[in-house]
Amino acid sequence: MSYPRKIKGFRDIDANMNQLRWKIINSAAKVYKKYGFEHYDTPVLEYSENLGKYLPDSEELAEGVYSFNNPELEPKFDNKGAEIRDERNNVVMENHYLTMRYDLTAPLARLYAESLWELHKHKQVQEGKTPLLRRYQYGQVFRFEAKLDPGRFREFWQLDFDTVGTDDITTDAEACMILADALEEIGLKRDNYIVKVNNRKIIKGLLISLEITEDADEQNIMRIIDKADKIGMQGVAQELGQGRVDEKSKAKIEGLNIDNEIVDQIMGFLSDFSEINTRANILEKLNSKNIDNQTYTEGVSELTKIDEILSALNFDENRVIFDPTMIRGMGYYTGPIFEVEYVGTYKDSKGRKRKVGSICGGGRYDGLVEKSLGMKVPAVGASIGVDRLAEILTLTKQTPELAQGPVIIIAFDDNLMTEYQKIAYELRTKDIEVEVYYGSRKNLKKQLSYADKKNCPIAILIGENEFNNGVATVRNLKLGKELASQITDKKEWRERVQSEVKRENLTEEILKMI
RNA sequence: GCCGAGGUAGCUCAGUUGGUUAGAGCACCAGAUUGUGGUUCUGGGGGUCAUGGGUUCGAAUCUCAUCCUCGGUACCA
Repeated sequence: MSYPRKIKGFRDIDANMNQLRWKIINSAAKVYKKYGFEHYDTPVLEYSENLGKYLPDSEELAEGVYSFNNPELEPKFDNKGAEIRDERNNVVMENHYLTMRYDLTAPLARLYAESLWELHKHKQVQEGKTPLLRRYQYGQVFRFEAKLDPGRFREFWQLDFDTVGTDDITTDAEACMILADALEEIGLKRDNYIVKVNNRKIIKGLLISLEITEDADEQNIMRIIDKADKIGMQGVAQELGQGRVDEKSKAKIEGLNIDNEIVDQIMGFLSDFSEINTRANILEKLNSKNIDNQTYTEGVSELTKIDEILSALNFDENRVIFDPTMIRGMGYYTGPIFEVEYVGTYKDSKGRKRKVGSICGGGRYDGLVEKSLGMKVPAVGASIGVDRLAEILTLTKQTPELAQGPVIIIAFDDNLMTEYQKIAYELRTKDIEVEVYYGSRKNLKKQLSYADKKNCPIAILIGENEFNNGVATVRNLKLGKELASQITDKKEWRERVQSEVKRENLTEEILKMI
């Protein structure tokens, strides 16, 4: 015997949850296809080195992912793909590190790099002329997080679309449109979501103008700015400077100890955008800044282009806004970044009001494929967090109606099992979903409760009497449910929802009812 | 990781200043209904009070440790 239990952060999904999940996936996929994306899949497990530098033996970087040694011994390769040999010229074997995918973007980069590997080796593809790939993909991704926030799991689904092989900024604008369209197709109302757009080049350009050019500093500063909506502008200023003490938790948070003057400049820049503002106003403000390095200028002109396209297609401020304080966590983004926030709150199981936060994210990552291919390949994409969205739809009671169950054939009499099977098979050839009741408890009440729970539309009752008379009793469970609240007299109710039909007409009658 | 709050039936929880046999609602099972869903009514099963030690005549209740859960905070490629 063992104690049956699940790993923390992993879930079982029942029929209702699956119904909602696949509604989300099918709706979004429909939109992705409309824009010309094709459906790809990649394995759940990858060689760790292909997913980035997150190896289990480098403590810091292994955090947050599931990695382990491959039980299979395989040849060791150098980074050009050649087998490494020892002094006796034998191939060196090792157990490679494997990692469960933590998103769908890194595996895409691997897939794309792999497909170009040989061509690139023989110099048959040139930078700037790499093939175009537009794919969408959905599936589980895995992250190890010690403590889970509400609505977050260690295994969760993402629903990505990416365009690899072009640096045309139009695809970035398109990504925003796709996110908006997909969410509306899923059923979100227009004022329940907002796509937020920023460009990493703008903050980067600002930092360059302040003579902050170290990668680590830049990352740290961006990380703190990203927390603005959580800790407030004052909190950001404190964490950039001397640090702060969180009031609620009394936690001491160390600051970056940046000079006051520079902190003031950064805060001054950000606070200019703190008021909700139109895209045009934000662009105007960005242009008016006295910053003239190339990174900054590029960032602003890219945003300008995105605004042009969005505006021309009537994607207005009620769907897509610019937010110069939005950063996003993933380190591989190099240009425009997107995030979708669910607007509004919900009440959790204890009645507490909660904010939802972001439900989609994405951006341009022009350097990711290069890491494994050794050649620059521009790419942009975004992802819908399926489980988060499902959670929100459930909590705000926007779930689809319970799916209709199968027609149920009540098993009265074991001797009639062959007859039940014949009826079921006959109906199935007409594309009707049918189930013969197999439960061990055969009393009628039990069987009808079972049918009720599965939302069965019709029950077919054939006992010895019916069989001998060549008839079947058919009960309309769907109608019965509707009438249950109106009719109190059981006898009358039964007469309304139940009828006897001839055995040879049964299939025909069921087809009429369903 | 840090701070705080918790752990009592399958689920949600109540349980007085320590005092007989630890309760409720939901769910489950059965009957009222001699083969007929919902509602209603009646009855029934189900708990090593997270685990281990301590205090006490006596512990779900006080105490210590451990484990786990939740909230906040930090981290999040």
